[in-house]
Amino acid sequence: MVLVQLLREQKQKVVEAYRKRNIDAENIVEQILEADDYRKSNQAKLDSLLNQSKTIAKSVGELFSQGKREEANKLKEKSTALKQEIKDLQDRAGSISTELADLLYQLPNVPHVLVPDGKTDQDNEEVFRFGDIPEMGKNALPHWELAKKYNLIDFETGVKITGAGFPVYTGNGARLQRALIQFFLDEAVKAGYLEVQTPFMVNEASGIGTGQLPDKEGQMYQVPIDGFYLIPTAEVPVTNIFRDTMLSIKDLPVKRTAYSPCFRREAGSYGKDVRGLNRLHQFDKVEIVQITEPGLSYQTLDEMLEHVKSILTKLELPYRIVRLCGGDLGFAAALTYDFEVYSAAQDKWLEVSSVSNFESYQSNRLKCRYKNSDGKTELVHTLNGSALALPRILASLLENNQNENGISIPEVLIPYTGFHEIN
RNA sequence: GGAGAGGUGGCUGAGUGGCUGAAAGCGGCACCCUGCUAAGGUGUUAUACUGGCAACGGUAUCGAGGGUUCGAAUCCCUCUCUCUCCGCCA
Repeated sequence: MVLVQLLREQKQKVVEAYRKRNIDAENIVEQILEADDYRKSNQAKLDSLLNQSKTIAKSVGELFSQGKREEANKLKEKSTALKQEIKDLQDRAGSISTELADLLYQLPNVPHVLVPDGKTDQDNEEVFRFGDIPEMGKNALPHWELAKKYNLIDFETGVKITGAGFPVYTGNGARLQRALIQFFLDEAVKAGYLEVQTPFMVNEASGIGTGQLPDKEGQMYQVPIDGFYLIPTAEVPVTNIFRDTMLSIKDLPVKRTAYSPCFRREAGSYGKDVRGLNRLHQFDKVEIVQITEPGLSYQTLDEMLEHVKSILTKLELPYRIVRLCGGDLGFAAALTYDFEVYSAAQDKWLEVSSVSNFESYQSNRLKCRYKNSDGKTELVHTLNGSALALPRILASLLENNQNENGISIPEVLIPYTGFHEIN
């Protein structure tokens, strides 16, 4: 969450920045500052009463040990009189801090200066493009038909087993998927990320730490009997490794990568955008996460972009990078770049990666800090990105590489698949 | 799932109602001393919120939450986690 201190010191600037998200934050910021002031003054009163009560209690003890029972009893009464007042102030302190937290949870991250104005993904700003858009003949098939033709994916059986959005990959389809995972992990490890395998279910505290909770529980599958949530991305367990930790400067940057299945309820989506692999309830992804000193996080963001670029280039897929506009920017992010690959038969761009800098928004919730070079405790910056999400990569691989004989596999994947063509 | 034991500062570990934010040891840091295999001495060493220019204060925190009491690490209740044994099991 946003630091109250920042709101206090740079209120106008922050409110101005929020306009990029098309929200007028003036009111809520004001409420937060008021609540925080109230919290402080309430706490000051409480502290002084507690101080009195403690002092009295101490004296009572001394009087008893000196055998002055009557005086002691008199003092006891005095302390008893304070009790109710203390309790009231404590109750109030509790409700104020809940109220303050509720307000802070409503406030998304402050957008970075580079974030363009805009409302929808139409307003995102293209900043880079690689590769030529392939010219496909009229006979080009969309990936769901290719998947059927070559027995790569069985959508119907997935529906039977679970429901729509849970495909069954078979034969070379399964093999190709596994090859991609392996390839992505190898690339990440080569780039200095430590591979980790984490739980695929998380508890509530972890959901809050990375910002999925308390607002967006509807987007996650839940296991109510145990109070767990299926992860929507490996970002959640991987980042939460560092919840409530104090890092040393020599630990930084922390670089982690993880493969995981991702589970998303994605309520309300429909139509041709969800056909085939375009939008699933369960899909695979390799995620990269970095934790850095605040001064270096944007440099790190660039490094992560370069990493994703190199993977897509090796896969020989045409792609572009867009900078998300304020309206499209995720709740916890300060700046996000999406990677979109071109899917030839569908004739559209598909998002395959989202790389974000969360600055201290997550670390503030996570209580992930480090001691800086002056020995002062400071919140770290967290970043993460997909490298990459599988299904749409698969979709565009199938579509872009189809020919009369079958589907050719990019050079770099052949050692992983063991075959160079699907037919 | 059943039974039992236990969660104290970076670590080990004392502490069963007040003088304990917490002994002692280890580790860390600072200074001092000493040229024989690096040891000794002294001091210091938690976090958060908060007041103050500062010096220096206040409050909270001994797994979490509630309760008893003038006063709780210490007593009571609930929850949670860890360990041991049994059961089950990839």
